Amino acid sequence: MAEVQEGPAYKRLADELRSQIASGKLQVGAALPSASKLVKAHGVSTTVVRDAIRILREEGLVYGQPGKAVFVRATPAESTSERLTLDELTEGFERIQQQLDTLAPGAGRDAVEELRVEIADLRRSVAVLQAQLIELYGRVGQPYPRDKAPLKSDNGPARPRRVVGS
Amino acid sequence: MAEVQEGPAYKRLADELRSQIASGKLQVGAALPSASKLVKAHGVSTTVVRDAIRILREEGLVYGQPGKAVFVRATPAESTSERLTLDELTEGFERIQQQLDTLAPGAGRDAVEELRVEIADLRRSVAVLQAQLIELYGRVGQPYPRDKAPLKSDNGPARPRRVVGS
DNA sequence: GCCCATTTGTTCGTATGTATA
DNA sequence: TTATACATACGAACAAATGGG
Repeated sequence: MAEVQEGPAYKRLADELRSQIASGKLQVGAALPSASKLVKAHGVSTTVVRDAIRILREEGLVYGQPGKAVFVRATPAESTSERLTLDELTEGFERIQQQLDTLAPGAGRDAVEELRVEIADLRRSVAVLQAQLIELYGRVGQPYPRDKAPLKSDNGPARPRRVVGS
Repeated sequence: MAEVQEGPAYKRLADELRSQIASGKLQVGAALPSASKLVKAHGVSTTVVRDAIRILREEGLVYGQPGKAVFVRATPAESTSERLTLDELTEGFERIQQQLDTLAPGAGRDAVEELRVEIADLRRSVAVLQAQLIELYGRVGQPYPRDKAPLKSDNGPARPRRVVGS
């Protein structure tokens, strides 16, 4: 397996980093090599590194902290094994709604802080959902629709999809 | 003074284009202005345009055809609300945002502002997940598994299914 | 069939702002 | 203060696809 793999460089880099996370070479909580190091190590531009990190972040696998580093948040296996979070999302949303009700103008920072924790939790749930989605795509045969086909005949059918009235 | 709207330029451009799609100014099937035209029209760099288009593509709103153009694939309404449970969450996030608006002067404004940004981000994520889920399940012909077996150590159902009745 | 301009998608290099240490 | 790091932004270039001449 010597020659050039197929696909854009940023996808290949994302695949490689994802594999390293899955294999444990990059453990959860650990920091990825800095962007400049990745540029040197892989002989690519900042754009390639940037897009690769972006993919992983959108998959919920890593998160960046300005001034510090990009850290591993979870492995793909962990994400997919954490189970369906749609109901958890709903529950979390309801908790926020309730806390917001009790957050009267006089209420101080404690309530706001609690709210922030809840939102962080929700964000994680979204990330998990995303990871599950990725696995689902793989199971159906297609990788992940970053480069998406039209999937729709050219003629806009103008399906007036009546939706929930506001 | 009186300039910076708030947030990165590429997100603002994505928001503007999304609004134009929603309002019908950019209809389904129509082509977006070319990247170079968007650069000139908005006075931004190619990077900003690129990232904005990328967001819309990941939301399932547009798709690009090299050599031709980027075409509108669906409206946010079509892509976002299509009888899925997630659309209730989307509406919920909107309500929370409104409540945060009316709540601002009371408690620490910075904290509240931060929360608002977080929620906006969450909403975007949910929108992306919705579009992808809809497309995926439509492709395999399966209905979306709303009620899934727990399989977690969570035996306690007691799940208040409703989402914040209005 | 062949050139050529346009467009998307990708890649390169650099610069700036802000956060961390 | 200095140095590093992420996130964003700028400008330029190239390949591949499309379509017109």
